[in-house]
Amino acid sequence: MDSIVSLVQKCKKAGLKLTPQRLAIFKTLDGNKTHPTVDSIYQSLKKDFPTMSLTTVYNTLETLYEMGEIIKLDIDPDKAHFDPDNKKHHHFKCSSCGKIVDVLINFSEILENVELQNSNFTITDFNINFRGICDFCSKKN
Amino acid sequence: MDSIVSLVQKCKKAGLKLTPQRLAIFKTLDGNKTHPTVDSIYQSLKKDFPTMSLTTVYNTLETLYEMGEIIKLDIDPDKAHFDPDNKKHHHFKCSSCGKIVDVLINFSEILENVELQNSNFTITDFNINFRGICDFCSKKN
DNA sequence: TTTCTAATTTGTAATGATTATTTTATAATT
DNA sequence: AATTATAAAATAATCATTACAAATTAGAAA
Ligand SMILES: [Mn+2]
Ligand SMILES: [Mn+2]
Ligand SMILES: [Zn+2]
Ligand SMILES: [Zn+2]
Repeated sequence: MDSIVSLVQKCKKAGLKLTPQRLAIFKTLDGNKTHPTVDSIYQSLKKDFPTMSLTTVYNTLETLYEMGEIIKLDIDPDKAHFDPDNKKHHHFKCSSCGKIVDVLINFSEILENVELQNSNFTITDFNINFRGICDFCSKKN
Repeated sequence: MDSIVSLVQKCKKAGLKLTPQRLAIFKTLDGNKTHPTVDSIYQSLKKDFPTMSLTTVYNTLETLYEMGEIIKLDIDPDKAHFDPDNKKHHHFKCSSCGKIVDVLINFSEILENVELQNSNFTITDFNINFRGICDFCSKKN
């Protein structure tokens, strides 16, 4: 996701209103490494915004997603997790505590391999989901 | 997934009853390359089994999943797709028609790379989800 | 500053996949 | 054939997500 100031510019250009709710969601996402869900963002905001609606969080995240500002993860089949980091990277989910962390290794050569050997479809994107036990959980046992 | 005969043996050993419904679901899965959903299996079976229950399909697939006989895909956030092929492979989903096809290239070296550079978690499994346009859809346009 | 209006927020209802529960039926054993 | 533990079926409950309609408001224009 862009910086808040750039994002504000983009919104103005796109005719999107800069509501307090939107700005609050932008700020919550900015630099957020926790891969939050709709509900976790909603919960964290309704302290400061008692009238905040879950629908607004859904709508704002969908808008940011369509703008390409944030990523939607498919690593958790139960609910969507969002990521303000839209640079190419992958994820690891701990089977024990459910935490999702970044895997920053570059696998761009994967695309080339697949494109070479599968000329029958055009790949536009890919993501890798890793699973296992995180550091914290393995130390507990 | 094992062959039907081996699967029948495993069930007997595990004390699982061989009901007509289960056998029908086994047969539907056997060699199935379509990555079916619970509902698609249910729809295809209720012709021959008018009393077939959606719950039975859910239960049987869950049982097979826990036995390690089938895989659950996370490539479609809307619903679970199942795969009787439990050999390591990956998937491609067409953004246009939604079809899910196999990507059979071996990426085992990925695990090694990640393990080397991320000693802070233990990876037990990973999968790659590719997206793009399939052969059929690209020829249509 | 005030007015206007399209965009947004909010509250609520609807949807759809999945899970839970309860009752009825049956596979497998004796 | 009788018994019993397991499974099937029907139904209800849950939960994330989407749809909708009414109330609000950011931003532009007067
Ligand atoms: Mn991330
Ligand atoms: Mn497959
Ligand atoms: Zn953990
Ligand atoms: Zn296609």
